[in-house]
Amino acid sequence: MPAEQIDRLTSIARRRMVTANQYIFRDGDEAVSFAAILSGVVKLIKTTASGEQHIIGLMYAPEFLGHTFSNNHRFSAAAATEVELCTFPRTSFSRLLAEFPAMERWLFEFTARELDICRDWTLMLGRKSSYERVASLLLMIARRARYTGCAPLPDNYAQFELPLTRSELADYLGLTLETVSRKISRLKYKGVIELRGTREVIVPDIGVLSVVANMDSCGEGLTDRQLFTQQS
Amino acid sequence: MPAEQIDRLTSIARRRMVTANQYIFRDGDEAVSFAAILSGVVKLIKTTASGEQHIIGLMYAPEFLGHTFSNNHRFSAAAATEVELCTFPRTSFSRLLAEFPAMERWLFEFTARELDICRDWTLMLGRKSSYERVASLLLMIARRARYTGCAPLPDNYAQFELPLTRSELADYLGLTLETVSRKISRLKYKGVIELRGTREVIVPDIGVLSVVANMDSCGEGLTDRQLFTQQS
DNA sequence: CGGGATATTGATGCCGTTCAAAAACAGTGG
DNA sequence: CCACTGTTTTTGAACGGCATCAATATCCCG
Repeated sequence: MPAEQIDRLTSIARRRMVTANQYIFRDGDEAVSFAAILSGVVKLIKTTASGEQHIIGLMYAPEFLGHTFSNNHRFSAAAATEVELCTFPRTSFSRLLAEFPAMERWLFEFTARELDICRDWTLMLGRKSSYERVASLLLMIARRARYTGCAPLPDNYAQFELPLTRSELADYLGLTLETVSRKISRLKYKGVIELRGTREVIVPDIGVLSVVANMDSCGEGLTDRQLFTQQS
Repeated sequence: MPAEQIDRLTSIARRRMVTANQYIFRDGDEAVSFAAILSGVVKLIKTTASGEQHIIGLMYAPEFLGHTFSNNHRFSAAAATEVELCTFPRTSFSRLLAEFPAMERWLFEFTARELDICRDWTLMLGRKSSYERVASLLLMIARRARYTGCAPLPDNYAQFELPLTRSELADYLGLTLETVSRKISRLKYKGVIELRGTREVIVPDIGVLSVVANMDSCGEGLTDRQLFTQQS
């Protein structure tokens, strides 16, 4: 990015810290600013017609929050962990975009990628079993943690703190918290993951996790009843 | 849109007709062209790692097909009905975009809206019951049919031909074709929809359909067994 | 009318939910 | 450090919705 753009950006930027579980903006609010995530994890939350709230996405650094076009937010954003933001007043930011087409184009690409990710997720939610869904979500978090984590990690190994509670994981996946808990227990029993306490997750081999996430080999020849008298 | 842009666009445009069930492009193909849908309905189809194909979206006129950035398609597109396309060679089209920022911006907005729609759909698939899902899909198709249909329709009334088979509807919704069939039967029994033959759907009151689609009032006081000995 | 594809209907079983209880965890004050 | 309390997580048992397997019925088109 050319120096001039960076200068102009920093001239309108403001740093903002948000503590865990605090809202950044709410569904329906006027979109007064645009923000880049510098560190931490942000939950995207949608409020349905009937008033329930549901998690529809997670955003990590270095991604963006906010709509470029519509004047109101279409979902809420809340900090899942402590979050460090870099915010830009929306009007000034729009002006910059108009001035630097390359920047707008970059944002466009970012949005297009988001759309691809969302479509993949749709596919996932539609067809996968609960076991695969939990594995898929852990896989996604593990992969993103590898990028944002500072420690150089050996290949195929991941270790991270879950930014969500069981209840939130369940909500994201369209399951109940009990089911999520059972599937996590099963992943642990199978050796796919290890747990330190209840939030710290270790994935010894990401390849194994991704196999579990994609295919339907949950039972591996044995029915659940044969293993545990518990559902797969 | 200024006359110059339109001229330039038409100068590189080519008309293309596609018969029902014919592919327009395939997942992984090099993206050689960009297309506007002039009439008809297009299915977006994703191929999973395990090779199954699944419908992930429907596109109506006057929407767009094709990626502006990535060089390969991330999903397949096939005609659901007879489709009339207006195609543009991708390289010339990209050049035009660079030349007319307003056009690029318009496409950007379109993509952002697509993302919103996709997120709503994700929410839907995650939590709604089969009955609500079928109702939601019919509602979406009914609403879009109202726009594209030429006949001036009285408020709250819709009539349209389903562009998908039961099996395709089921695939889109992450259900089985049997379940979809049952739910459609139930919608008919409840008077929410009427059927002429098997594809032609009449929605006497779209408001009623949207109520069914959003809330969980499927039983309306009676369990299914009490009604039919059939599932909700 | 006939035959293949598509759609409806039926019966049964499994997966995820629901309701319920116990266990692990985190925070607080003694 | 430990007892105490509220919250989060795990585990258990039973129920219900959707899938699966199977049989009919209907549509479409020559």
